[in-house]
Amino acid sequence: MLTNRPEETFGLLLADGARLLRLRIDRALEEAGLGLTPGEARTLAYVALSPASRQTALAAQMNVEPMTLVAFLDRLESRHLVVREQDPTDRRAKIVRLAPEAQPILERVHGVTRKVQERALQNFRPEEVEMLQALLKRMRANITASEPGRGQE
Amino acid sequence: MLTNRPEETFGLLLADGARLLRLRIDRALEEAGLGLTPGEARTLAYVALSPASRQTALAAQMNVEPMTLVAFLDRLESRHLVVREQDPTDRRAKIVRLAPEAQPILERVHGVTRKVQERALQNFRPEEVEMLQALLKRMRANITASEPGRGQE
DNA sequence: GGCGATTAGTAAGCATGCCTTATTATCTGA
DNA sequence: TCAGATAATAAGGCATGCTTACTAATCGCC
Repeated sequence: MLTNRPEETFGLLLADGARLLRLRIDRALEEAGLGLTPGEARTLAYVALSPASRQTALAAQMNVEPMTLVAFLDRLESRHLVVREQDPTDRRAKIVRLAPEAQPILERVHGVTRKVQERALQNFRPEEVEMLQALLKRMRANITASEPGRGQE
Repeated sequence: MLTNRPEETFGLLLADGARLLRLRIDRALEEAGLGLTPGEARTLAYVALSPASRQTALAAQMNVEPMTLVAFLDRLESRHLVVREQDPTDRRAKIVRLAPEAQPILERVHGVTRKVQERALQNFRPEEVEMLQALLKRMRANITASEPGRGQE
């Protein structure tokens, strides 16, 4: 008896998988010499996906606190990869846009993440990749849905 | 055209899934009031899985640097959840064992991670859970294998 | 019009995880 | 016996993401 109950294996699997994947993406981005941290790259990708969003909306979409996003945007802006414009309809709000210079960077980010993905899913058949993708998507939906206020009550 | 190419969706899915899962486990452990950080909990689980291992072996199994493990063990030891004994066959090495007091804590950690898992996989059928588990396991194997330098060989 | 409540963004500071580089003690093998 | 490898550790660094608190602007409502 090795204390090898399935639950514990699955919990570790989740935690390890999550951790390792993060690490690989992190390292791959670093090796790419883009000067982007994973969070910055992720932010860039989301800005590209939802152009002309407000910061609050972007943060909600990314599932991070607004404050966390501010830090990413600060760094991206100082690299001239995004622009913050004032929302003409609300002077408190800002609209985030991709800077033109960001386009090639974005392509390279995609290249990097694609490579990580390929390595992680090396011997998977295409339908297995799709299956994994579908399951993960459902899992993410469950996770984000199960958090009401964030602190919850 | 929403720049909605599949690659980028999958990359974000991987990154987001990894991040969110980590966060949930983190928060669940904190709410449980065990006074354990995720890393500590993970370490505890691994010590239980491979009792009487050396630190180096444990670190390799956990896929962290030895130095990272030292920090976790320091904290676990100061809480009397693990014990470090000298390896009788090598005075440099130490054998890590679970302290008797750790057993109930470990059970509660399992409870917490099981709950996170249940919430994340809410509407999954049992065979889907198994499928996900199998795919993740293969992915983890790919990831750890693809690291030449330190990931063991 | 004006006052309170809410909202957008931000400042500051903290904990965690994980790494890297370097140090000390010990072991091993030629 | 002595060089080189190995086990654990010390010290320090960076990124992530959070929380709490503050400012400015807007909205709701009388």
